[in-house]
Amino acid sequence: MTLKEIAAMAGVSVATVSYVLNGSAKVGEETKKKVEKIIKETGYRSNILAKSLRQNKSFLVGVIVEDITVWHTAQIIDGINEIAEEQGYNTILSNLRLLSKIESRFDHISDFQKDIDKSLDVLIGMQVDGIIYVGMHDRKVEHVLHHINKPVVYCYCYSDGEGSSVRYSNEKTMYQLTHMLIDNGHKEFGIIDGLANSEPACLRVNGVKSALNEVGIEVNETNIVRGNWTYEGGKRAAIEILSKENYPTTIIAMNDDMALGVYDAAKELGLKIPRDISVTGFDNANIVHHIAPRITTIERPLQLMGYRSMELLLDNINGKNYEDANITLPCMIIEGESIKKEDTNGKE
Amino acid sequence: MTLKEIAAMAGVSVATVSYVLNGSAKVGEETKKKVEKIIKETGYRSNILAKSLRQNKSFLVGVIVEDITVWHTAQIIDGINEIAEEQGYNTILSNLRLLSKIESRFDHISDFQKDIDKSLDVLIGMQVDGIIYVGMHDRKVEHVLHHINKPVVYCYCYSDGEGSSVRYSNEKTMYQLTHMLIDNGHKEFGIIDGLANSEPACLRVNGVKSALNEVGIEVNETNIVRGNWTYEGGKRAAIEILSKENYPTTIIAMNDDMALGVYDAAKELGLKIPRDISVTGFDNANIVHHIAPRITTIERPLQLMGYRSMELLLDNINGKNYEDANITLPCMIIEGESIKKEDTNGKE
DNA sequence: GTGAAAGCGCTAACAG
DNA sequence: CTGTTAGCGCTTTCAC
Repeated sequence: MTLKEIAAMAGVSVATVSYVLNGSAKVGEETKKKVEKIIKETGYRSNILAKSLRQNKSFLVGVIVEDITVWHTAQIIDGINEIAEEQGYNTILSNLRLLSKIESRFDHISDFQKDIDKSLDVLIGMQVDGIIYVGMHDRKVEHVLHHINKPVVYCYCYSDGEGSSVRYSNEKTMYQLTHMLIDNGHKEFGIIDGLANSEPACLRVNGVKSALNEVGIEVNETNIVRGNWTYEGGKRAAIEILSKENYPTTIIAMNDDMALGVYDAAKELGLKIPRDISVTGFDNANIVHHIAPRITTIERPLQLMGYRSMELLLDNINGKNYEDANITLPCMIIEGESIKKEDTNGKE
Repeated sequence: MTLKEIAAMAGVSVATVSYVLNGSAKVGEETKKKVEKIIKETGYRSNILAKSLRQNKSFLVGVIVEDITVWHTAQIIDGINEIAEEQGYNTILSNLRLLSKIESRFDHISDFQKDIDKSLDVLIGMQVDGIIYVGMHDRKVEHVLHHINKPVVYCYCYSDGEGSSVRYSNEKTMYQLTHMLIDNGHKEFGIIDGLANSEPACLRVNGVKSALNEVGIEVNETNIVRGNWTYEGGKRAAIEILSKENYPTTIIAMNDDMALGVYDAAKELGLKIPRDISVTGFDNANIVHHIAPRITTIERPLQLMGYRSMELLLDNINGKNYEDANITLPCMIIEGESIKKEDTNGKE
């Protein structure tokens, strides 16, 4: 079913049908009725390909995600979809599937570049109005998007010098969390760090340290142990820290998985949370709501990050803003029952 | 950058450039080299919109998902993407975002139909070659896809009479799990059911019952309690079952959340898993790997469901198969340490 | 081997 | 108010 056929059925020209469809010119009430009736009856749907081709505007945004099975990716896409729907844009998704690919050929980054180039060929070929690149880790991705002169926004990652970025705040969040702990009378801290080369881990630890510095608390370096982001690593690190004679009474883990490791370490060592030891995590993983006592943790603004990314992109597309912006959104502290509160915080 | 411009730069006709690009006719070696050089230099990317319009074939598949934030949706999309990539197809994603919408206007199903119709207008308008509809619950969805005469596959749901479907097996899986329990000497069962009107819950319970029937075990109806899919519900149900004088020694929960409820109920009642009570779940939620003893549970073949859906769709698109198929894929039993094994299963 | 030209379905001057 | 027509970028017959 095409415009031409509709026009023939209605006994008018294709232009008139187009006018009715788009309200782009004054059409007589009667003609309009007639055309609309036929459109409804036939279930006609305009060919967006032809329309976009003609108008040189697709109302299409390309979303490249490094891996859709990573938890945060779906949340971010959802945020993108929310505003896309509001503004009449559609998204074409390109899933690089890096997670499963990395397993088999870890060191061939160049292979992934080929995948990205292929994605880009498709997206640009589809005449997308702009591109959002969603990372699977919060890190710098450089020079991956070649030969584009369309607006680009990086989400959950960033790229120096090219395009805008939307991220969440690691350092400030941990700074605030640490101050909250300090305000509750906590004085002796252990830190369970992420992987050595992880930028977010580094920032989070910096946030903790800078809060502690402000109040003159020094963390013994032997109480900062890497847990490598995993449950097992967290448990091992916690045992190392808690086995000492004068172990710290508060352990700040850089994610929830490691915090759960602390839980089990504490159990094995006969320490009760939060009575003997306070613990905090990061991520607000689903699991934390199912474990008693609930972990005090950090929620990243994932859905909002998607929303803001798309907002930024659309502003750029529509010429409202040509400047690259680097947005860092605040996280939320989710209070559980895993930290000792001031009124009960005397030495027992 | 267009074909025409490339042609001008190379001093050949647009037809020749097209031939080089698609290998659709014999082109002189020298001409080919020249054209290819210019294509590479300019970073030319063919306009897929124009190509699809001309060929009346988009190599585009529409994926409508009821909600992308539901855990299984991302896995299924990943499976779809895997085979799409293999076969040179692209996907355009339409996220209905039902989860957040249902909160605000639960009873207006008609509103959602409007959303679906809008999605459909876009997808069909984009000239997709076929459509995959991914449900957020495993249930019947009827007459939601209007005015399409393209292949359709329903995934994680089904629709009587229209289109193919790909699902996982509820009944047979629970039948097998139950037999595994029986083989290990288990004789007294309690069941924690899902929601009353849930088809999967019903099928799962049927699977359990039919296995038990085969060996002549009857389940006391008072030992079948609804947990409504939630942790809290599961805990409540477990307390109800385990508080009896002669409580059953094996509890089959219809999902992992409820199974975790059983864990906490058991702890409160002073029962040890698996010594005093055996527990099984369903879903293989991430959380089960972080809780000791690991729950014996069921993994749904989510990624594969996506893969097979797309495979079915592409077969249909390419004329290899016009029959609607209804595929049910087997699940996998993930053995943990939450059930007592035969050799230790005597009464103590 | 290569090119000229028609046409996919649509929009947007322009004419009437 | 409505119709005619050029043309978006590409593929594909048909000629040469």
